[in-house]
Formats: sequence, C-alpha cells, structure tokens
Amino acid sequence: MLDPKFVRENYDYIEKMLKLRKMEGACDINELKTLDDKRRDLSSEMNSLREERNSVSKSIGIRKQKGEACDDLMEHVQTINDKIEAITDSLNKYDTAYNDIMLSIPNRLHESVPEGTDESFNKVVREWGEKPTFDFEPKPHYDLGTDLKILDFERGVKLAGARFYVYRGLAARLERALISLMLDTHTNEHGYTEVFAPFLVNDESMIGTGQYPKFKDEYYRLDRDNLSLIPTAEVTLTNLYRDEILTKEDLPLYVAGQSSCFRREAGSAGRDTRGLIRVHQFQKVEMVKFVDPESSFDELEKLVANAEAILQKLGLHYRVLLLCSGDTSASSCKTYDLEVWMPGLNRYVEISSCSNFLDYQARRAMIRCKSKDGGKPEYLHTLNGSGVAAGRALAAVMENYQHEDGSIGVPEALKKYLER
RNA sequence: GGAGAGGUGUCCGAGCGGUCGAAGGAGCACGCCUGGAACGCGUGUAUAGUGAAAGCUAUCGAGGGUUCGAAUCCCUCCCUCUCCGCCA
Repeated sequence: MLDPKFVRENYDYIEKMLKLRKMEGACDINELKTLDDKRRDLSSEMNSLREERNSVSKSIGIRKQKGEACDDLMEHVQTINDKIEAITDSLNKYDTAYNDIMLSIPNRLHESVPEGTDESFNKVVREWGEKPTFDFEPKPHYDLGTDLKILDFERGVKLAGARFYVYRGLAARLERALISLMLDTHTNEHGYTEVFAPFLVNDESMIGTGQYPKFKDEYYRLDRDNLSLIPTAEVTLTNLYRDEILTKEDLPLYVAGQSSCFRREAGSAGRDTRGLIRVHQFQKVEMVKFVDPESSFDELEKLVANAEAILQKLGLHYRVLLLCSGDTSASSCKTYDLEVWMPGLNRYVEISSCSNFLDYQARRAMIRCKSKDGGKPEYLHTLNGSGVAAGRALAAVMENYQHEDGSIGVPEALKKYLER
C-alpha cells in the first residue's frame, strides 16, 4: 500500500504510473479522490460527536456521584448516539471502498525502470558466461531425467496429479545439494541468517505480503483451518517481523530460508506442461532484507549479486534483466530477473526475481523501525529475491552438464555435497 | 481432544462500570549531585488519525454486544500456561 498522504498529494503521478504499468483501468483515481474527501469529512464529524458524547458522559458520572439527577444529559447523549449511528454506516462504506482502491494501487516505479508494455521491453543489463556448445543435440531435462529414471513424472501424476513429479536417486540428491550450496553461500558469504519457517500460514500473513485478497485463485487454501500453503518463503520471511518495530541501528537484517512453494498455476493451463519448469510444488531458497529506506536501492544491487553468485558457482550462463514498467509486479518498485540458459529447451528460463518493495509491503504488514535514540517509528524497506529456485536450477544443471550418452556431470561446487 | 488459569504500555504489575491512556515498580533518556562512578533527587518516556498549535479521537489479545459511559459486564474467536489424553 502507498502512503495515503503521498497519494492525496500526487494524483497526477499515480495516473502516470498506472499508464506506465498499463493498468489504467485497474483503479479509479477520481473515485478515490471523492471517497477520500467524504470519509475525511465524515470522520471529523464523527470525531467531534464522540468528543461531545465523552464529555457529557463524564458529567453524568460526576452528577451521579453527587446524587443529582441527570435525565436531561442522558437524553442529550441519546441524540448524539443517534447521530453517530446514522453516519457510522456510511463512514464504514466510504472507508472500505477507499481502502479497496488504495490496496489495488500498485507501487511507485523507480525512474530507472524502462517503459514498456510487455516482456519484450525488458532490458538486458548484463550477461555472465557463455552458452555451452555441444557436438550433439542437447536434450531437455525431462527427457534426460526420464531416461536416467531420476525424474518420474508418471508417478508424480499417480500420487498427486498433473504438474507433480518424483525425484529419485541423483535428482533428489542433486536438489538437496543445490539447496545446501545456496544456503551455505548466503549464510557464510553474504551475511544472511538461515531461517526455517512454516509452509502453512494464516490469512494475516498472506495479506501482509500482498498475496491476499487480490490473487486468491493462485494459491492453495485449507478452508477448514483457515491456512494457506505458501507460494514462496517470501511470505514467511517477510512476515517474520509483521507488527513489529525494529531497532534502526540493527538494520539491515538479512534472512534466507528454504521452503517448498505451492502454486495452483490457475492461469497457465497448457504452458510449460512438460518438465520441472512449471509445477505445483517446488523448492526454493529465498532471501529477504529489511533495510533503512535510505539504502534500499544499493541493497537491491547487492541482492541481485547474491543470487548471481549461486549461478556463477554452478557455472551456468545467465543474463540479468531489468523488468520494464509493464512487467514489474504490482508491489515492486524495481525488479531484476535472472534468466538461466537451458540448452535442452534452447531458451532462457527465469530462475530468480529480485525486487525492492520500498515501504509498500512494510506498510501492509506494519513493519517499522525506530532509532535507539528515540524519534518516530517509520516504515522500513523490504526486498526479496530468489536465491535461487531449486527445481529450475536442477533442470539447468542437468541440461548444461549433460553428456552425449545421456548421463549428466556434476558441477564442481556441488561435489562436496554429493560425497558418500 | 478434555479440565482449569490467564492475555494490560519496552518489561514486571495494579485496576474489575465513571474524572483511566491507564497506579506502582524496573528499564531507558536528560538534569542535579560526584574528581569520576554507584547511591540519591528531579523531569521525561506508546501507536495511529486529525489539526498551524493547544487539543481532540481511537487503541488495555481480536471481533461483536449490553450501557448515558467498558481495560472493567456478556458472547464468539485467537493465543499462552498447567494437568490429562493422543502422537512423529
């Protein structure tokens, strides 16, 4: 959510930003203005009515103590209460409508974000390594894995349905090794604290990071228990400090954790139906930062570098994209995607997404910081990035390290995790 | 799952229908005292909204109700603790 004051003073900017994101229709700014005025009028009226009621009630107390009659005052309060009741409903209505629009307004965009309507306008900011060359036709990971009997899609379907899979032997061990490499790197070399958190969360958490209420169809929810399966550890790691005021001097705080991630993939029927690229459950290491607002854009660059370090250790060619305005997610101010080269699929595949949310999530989740020396609490800035998606990393390793005979090699960095 | 106890400010803890945003203490900050410190003394010490400010409003786990008035009474839910049951 944006700062209501900022919105009130910058309607023009909001309109412009919506256009850049090609979301003009998403929220009615004129309506917002009207609602804001009405609710402010009503709430100040409410405020003075309550003031009056409180003071009259107080005098009733005083009179009663003295044993004096106070029917006239009680009658007076009754008329005030009638007035309050009369405006409560419409105030609530305006408040709700106002909040609905406020919640649907996407984050501000950073000035460096390129303008564009879709992914073709994303800007390649750098590449690392080169596409490997093969003197045979490289196979996609699902063929390699099926032939080696280490990826079992048929049994995944038997157990749970389409877009589920089973790892067996080397695939299972490789993914575990990948996760270990990632967590070790982030904790030992990048200053993150490892965190292991629940995979099921309550609605407050899903709201805090913005999954609910807007995108409910995309996630699994256990209605009987009012819990949802997390689509990413961003939810738990960011909500760690929901409703808390952190000490400003302790910032920045870096946390990293692995989790399984559960996604319904509701809108993507027919896309990436084969293999590990688009599945209902995958594992991922996530990095989350809580930082001083001053430094969040520097922290974003470091965050991307942390994700890149994993791909570099694995010797995987990738490119870094700065997402254009139309492709940047609603809650993000600026996003970099890492795309890894998959020779078997003959294309780049997104393996990490690193975003600066400014105070957008912090405001929703009420995560603030305050200096030791006192002063006002302020919303801090949150960032997150995949570091990186383990299932896709496994697929990338398989495709990039494949041999002509269908076997696959192991990147140097993973060998110590695979020793028996 | 059953029985009981409880959730109050940074923390401990009082309040159980009226002038309570909330006694008292601890902690912290500032000042005095001191060569310096401890002790002692004094002052201050939640968040949000609104307002130029004084102030006003809301918040005592969450939501609803009773009442002229609720931290205090009633209902629902959540959480914590103790005992029992179950269990990787």
